[in-house]
Amino acid sequence: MDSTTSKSQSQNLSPIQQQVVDFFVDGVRVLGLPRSLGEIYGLLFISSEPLSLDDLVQKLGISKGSASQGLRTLKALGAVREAENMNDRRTYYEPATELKRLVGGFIREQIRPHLNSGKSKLQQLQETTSLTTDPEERAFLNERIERLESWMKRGGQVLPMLQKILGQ
Amino acid sequence: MDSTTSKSQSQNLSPIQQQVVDFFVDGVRVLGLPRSLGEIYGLLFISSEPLSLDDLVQKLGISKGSASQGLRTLKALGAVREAENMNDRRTYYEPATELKRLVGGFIREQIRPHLNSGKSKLQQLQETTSLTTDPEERAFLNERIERLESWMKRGGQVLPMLQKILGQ
DNA sequence: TTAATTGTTCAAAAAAACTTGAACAATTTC
DNA sequence: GAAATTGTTCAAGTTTTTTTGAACAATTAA
Repeated sequence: MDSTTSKSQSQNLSPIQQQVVDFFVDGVRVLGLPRSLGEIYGLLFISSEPLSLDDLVQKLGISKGSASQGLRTLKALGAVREAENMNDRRTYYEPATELKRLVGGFIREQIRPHLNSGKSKLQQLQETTSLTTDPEERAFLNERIERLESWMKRGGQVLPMLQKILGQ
Repeated sequence: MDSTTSKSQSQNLSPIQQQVVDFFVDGVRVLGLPRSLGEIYGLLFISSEPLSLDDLVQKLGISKGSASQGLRTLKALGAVREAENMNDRRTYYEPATELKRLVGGFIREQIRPHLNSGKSKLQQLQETTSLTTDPEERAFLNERIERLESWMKRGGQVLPMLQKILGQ
């Protein structure tokens, strides 16, 4: 929950590139993703040509490992795709820039799994609660658990709406 | 980005309490908040009577410092309030359980500030971009920055909608 | 087929985030 | 007003998360 962290930057970025990278580093932080994802996506976002893994390593001054893992996660999120028609042995990457797609990927990869595991934990909870003997206590517990269920249900309803709203 | 973390638990909670606490520990993790917040809120949520700081320390087996700071943050988020009519020197806390309120607090405390700082960073970016001499390059940069602006604008529009949708 | 290049993996190192606990301030009780 | 209680603060300690980098696998070039 610290918020005043800052890290010295590589000298290989233009002021604009640096600003955009910082912008995204901040952005991914809010989403609970590692800074390297923000750096990578940010640089791709502000580059007019696709970049290779080595480009990212060089310009951002991050390790090959970070770049490789970061790209993998970004691909999984649908935030980055491989560019076509690069007649070069290596793979080049370009950013997905449609908000809908980005939000969709985030929801799919980061939110949905937790919603689902939450729902199954609630079932567990139901069962445990039913073992409570004291009626007053059980009534209270049931009320609260019902509330949790309603939260989860709402969540499940709101996410698709969100995607719809953000789709153009 | 690990997800299989688990921590041994205090022996002072009933199975139900423990399950609910775990549920919220997981929940706050998704939101990027510290586990202690989940523990505290979770226990309050499943307690039919308000609890004092010392209650939390005892039952959760966390330090006074954690409990104090955790309660402060939860209050700022509007997730917890002080209970009235406790004729006792110490303060007792109870959870806010209206989804609308919880989401509203989270948006206000955790999202809005970033949206705002993002907007001012974008202005900075505008200025830096205007210094670019190459017209092609500048056109590209402007296009991307406009996209960022549209994202931020959408964000600003969606948040109130979200709150509205979740309000009952 | 050997050498060079590209990219992945994962244990160890580093950095970031969180928690602790002891000192302290503020309030209440006796 | 002295002692006890309640709660806060923050430096130091701990835990968790992220990054690094060297070993390796896979592919292509020579």
